[in-house]
Amino acid sequence: MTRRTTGTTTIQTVADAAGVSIASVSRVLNGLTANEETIKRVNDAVKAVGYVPNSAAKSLKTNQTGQVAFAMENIGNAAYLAMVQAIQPVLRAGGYRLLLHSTDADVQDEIDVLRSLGQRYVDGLILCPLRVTRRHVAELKRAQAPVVVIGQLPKSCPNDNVRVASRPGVALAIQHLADNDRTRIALVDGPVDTVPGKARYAGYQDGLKQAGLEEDPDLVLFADFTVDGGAKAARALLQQKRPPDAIFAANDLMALGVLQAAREAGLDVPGDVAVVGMDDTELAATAWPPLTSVSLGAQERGRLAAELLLERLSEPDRPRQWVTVEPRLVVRASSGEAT
Amino acid sequence: MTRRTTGTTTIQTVADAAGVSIASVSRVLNGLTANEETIKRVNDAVKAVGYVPNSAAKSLKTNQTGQVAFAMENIGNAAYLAMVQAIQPVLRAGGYRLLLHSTDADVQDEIDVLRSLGQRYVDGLILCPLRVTRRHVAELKRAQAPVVVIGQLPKSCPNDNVRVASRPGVALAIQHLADNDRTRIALVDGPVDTVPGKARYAGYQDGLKQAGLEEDPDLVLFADFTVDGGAKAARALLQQKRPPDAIFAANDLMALGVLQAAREAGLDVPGDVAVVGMDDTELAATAWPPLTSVSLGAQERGRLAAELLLERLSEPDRPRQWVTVEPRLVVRASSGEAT
DNA sequence: CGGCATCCCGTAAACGTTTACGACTCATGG
DNA sequence: CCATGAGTCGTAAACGTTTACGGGATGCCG
Repeated sequence: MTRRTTGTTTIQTVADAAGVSIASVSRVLNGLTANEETIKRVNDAVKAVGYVPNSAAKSLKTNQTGQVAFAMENIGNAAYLAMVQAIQPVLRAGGYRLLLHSTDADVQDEIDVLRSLGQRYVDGLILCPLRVTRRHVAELKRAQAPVVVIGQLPKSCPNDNVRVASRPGVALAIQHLADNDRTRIALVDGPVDTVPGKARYAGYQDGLKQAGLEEDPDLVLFADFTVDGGAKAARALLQQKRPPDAIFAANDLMALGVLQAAREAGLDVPGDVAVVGMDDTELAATAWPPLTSVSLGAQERGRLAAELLLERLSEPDRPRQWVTVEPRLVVRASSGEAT
Repeated sequence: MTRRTTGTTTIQTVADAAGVSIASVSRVLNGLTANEETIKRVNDAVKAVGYVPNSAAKSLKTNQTGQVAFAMENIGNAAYLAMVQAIQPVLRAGGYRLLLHSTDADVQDEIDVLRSLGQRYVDGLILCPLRVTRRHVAELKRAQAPVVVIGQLPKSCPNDNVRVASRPGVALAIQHLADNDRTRIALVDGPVDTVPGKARYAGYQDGLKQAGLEEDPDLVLFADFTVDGGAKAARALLQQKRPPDAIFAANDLMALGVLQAAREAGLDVPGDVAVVGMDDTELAATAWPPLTSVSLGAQERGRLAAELLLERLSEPDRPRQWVTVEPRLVVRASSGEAT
């Protein structure tokens, strides 16, 4: 005896309309073995009653959601945005939907996301943490779903990982400035207690050393990763008695702030002071003068992370993958010749 | 007799550990009536076994997913990005997760998203369509979940709606240019077969009329909403025998392209030609010269749409809401005095 | 004609929750 | 002492799928 059909159209509705059992409907829908005749009747019935499978029920049985989450600090940041843009098409091609988590750089929030994987509302997670604490590591180890981490990661973490060598990337920029005869090269860095902030400072020191330049503590300032942060820092730098002839900003946003401060001070870029940014976002190309910037391959990292995740999902026991993306210096007008 | 506990920790695991029935566990977890003693034992058990409720099972019973989707053309567009940034915190505060759909301006994709609401993987949808076809209307009417539409919508659609009067917004800009003694004001519009494209053209005509200027067909070009599109169109405009002394671009991206073309042609902005953009994105403020732009309140629209959706979700039968956001002219240097 | 393999299909159980219903305890009041 | 009601709790059904299992046709071969 067939179950009574309720208000919502379920697989049972289809079964009744096609005159077959719900098992047959399910089989046809999932492309399993079935008679030509039944296939046709089921497909017709599906159309006729306008059936759409309920994803919650499907998830409950199959333990798969067809969803993947991406957690980052703030999607307003162009670097993360580039990642999202790269991640989306890969996931979609793999039949997954994309969920977004903005953590606002709140460590607790990142941890919560990791914890909530136990709810099984996603099949996997791409996580892009600003800093990796001991709690991160602990949660990563016991995560209930595959997690791909974008960024530096301790070797003890069992997760797939995509990283970029930002430190040599900074050095690349410093070297480039030195090659153009800049000798007082300043650094406008982000917060020093973040992983990127630390790496950039180290790269700055590397670059100076390679170029045979001395580090001048007056030329290193820390701000936050915003236009205003960059502008404030640059104003301070440019007012010094011995101002820099080049400024490397840890971020395109900050570099824009630097450009702004230079204009205010009546300085020509690159004539009086060269400026180089980092991330090579859309902003760099459209700035004036067009901004030389170190590309950290955000798009590429996003794409790779998504691909790694999909591969892991289809093959859970494969060995852990680590991928490194190479930084690339994109030279534009802002780092041209001095006058 | 209690059911055998399987590998995964379910509500049954908790029940066994606490020595109560699964019904009691569920009641405690959902804050329903229960004895102090039981509450404590359940909570302890939850901690002890590390229980996290399975969201698929919950969804299946309650018919709620705790998820909301936002579908737009392409998150790379700063206007949509601003919406996402505004939507996210509202949803999160309401306890919802955010799902992202990039439709790439593919009408079929938008329709598919609407259709897929039948799968019930989200409780509601915020849709930001580029154009609204007859099929859109049809699907909107039979949508299986509440949909809030951002953008122009026929009155026949039963959906909540947030719109912006972009047409008077454009007129505002034209008026502003005319007030500054510009007489040959060009329009670089987006595709004319899109809703925004049409509205901007109409607003352009309105503005000219208000200012007592004649429309010159040579001064109206259509391109796509990109930097390159704007640059190409501007090059064509500036090479004419009677070039414009002002250019309104339908979009900040296109306006950046216009700025670029003006620089290539050795023209001063705003001395030789004034430029005004639209959307007032981050790009406008950081451009050089800083770009005058018409704000269409993307953030505000996003926030309002999210709020409308949450209200609709908690009160499904409330009357349909229509909200209009007022455009605002943000004057910066690019539309200053002519020389 | 019997035995056996093959092909389809239907029955029913299971996934992990929520919740209606009824049962039980205990206190209260007539 | 019984009836009533309030406060808790457990049993079991239900949500809409997928899938293991077995049974009924059918065809083929010995």
